[in-house]
Amino acid sequence: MATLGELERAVMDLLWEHPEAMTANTLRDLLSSRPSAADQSRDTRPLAVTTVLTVLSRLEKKGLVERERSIRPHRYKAVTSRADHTAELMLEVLGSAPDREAVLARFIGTVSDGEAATLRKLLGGH
Amino acid sequence: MATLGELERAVMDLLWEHPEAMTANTLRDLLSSRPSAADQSRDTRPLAVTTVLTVLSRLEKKGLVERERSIRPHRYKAVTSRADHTAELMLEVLGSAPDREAVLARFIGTVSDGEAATLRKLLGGH
DNA sequence: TTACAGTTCTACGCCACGTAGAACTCACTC
DNA sequence: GAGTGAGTTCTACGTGGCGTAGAACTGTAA
Repeated sequence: MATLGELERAVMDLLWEHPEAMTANTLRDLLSSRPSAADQSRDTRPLAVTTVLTVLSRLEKKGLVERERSIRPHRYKAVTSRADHTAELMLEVLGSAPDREAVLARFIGTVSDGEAATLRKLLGGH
Repeated sequence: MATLGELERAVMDLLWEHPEAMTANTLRDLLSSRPSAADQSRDTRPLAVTTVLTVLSRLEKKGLVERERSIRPHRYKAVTSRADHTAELMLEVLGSAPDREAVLARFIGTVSDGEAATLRKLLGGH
């Protein structure tokens, strides 16, 4: 499926964290104050609206974003929740492994105690 | 870290499945019979050795492959096991999630019964 | 009917990756 | 010790994804 670029990722994060009333312009504003990963001497000029729109279109094409075209400032929203998306990515990575159980073993070895407890609960008894 | 291309992935798979005696040439031969993902009317000509070497160098730079330069046909081997590598990728995906437990919940919901049992065992009782 | 916010189209630069030729090097052979 | 050939390094080209945005178009509100 999809590996996202840095900006695409930032846009998705915003859509996930502020699911309401998202227009390209709002996103632009929010993004302009983003703590960029590589913000060494970062250009602080806000992104152009077209930039955000391009990214949104690409995300739409990838099936991650949906937009309402009926209203005029289009509304953009994420198709899936971040948790779902992340879980899907993890499954995608795992899926191609012929040695799934070995992978799971290593994976499990790294989660925190609290998370392990949660997992135990989720896996149910018996 | 690393998303691998199609050929890079194929090379890593070979190194993982045939850990012994790996030279660029051997890899080239093995790769030439690979069932390529997009093998619609695929070019069947074997890869050039230099192609494989380039890929190996890139994988070395990425830290996924190690080579012995002391012997003449250099020997190439994967630095980590595939299971370790896959688990690392999964952790990388999970790591950036602020809602780890929700992700884990969805993730757990999809593994097979057998794997769930394995996981339960791995998580240890109490 | 005009003016402006919002949208689409097009494009440029960069970098990763698949691909490989050209040139170089090292270990044998005579 | 010069030759030769397998193996290695250097360099590079084409493609495609992504960050970025101008130019041109459109729809709504005044």
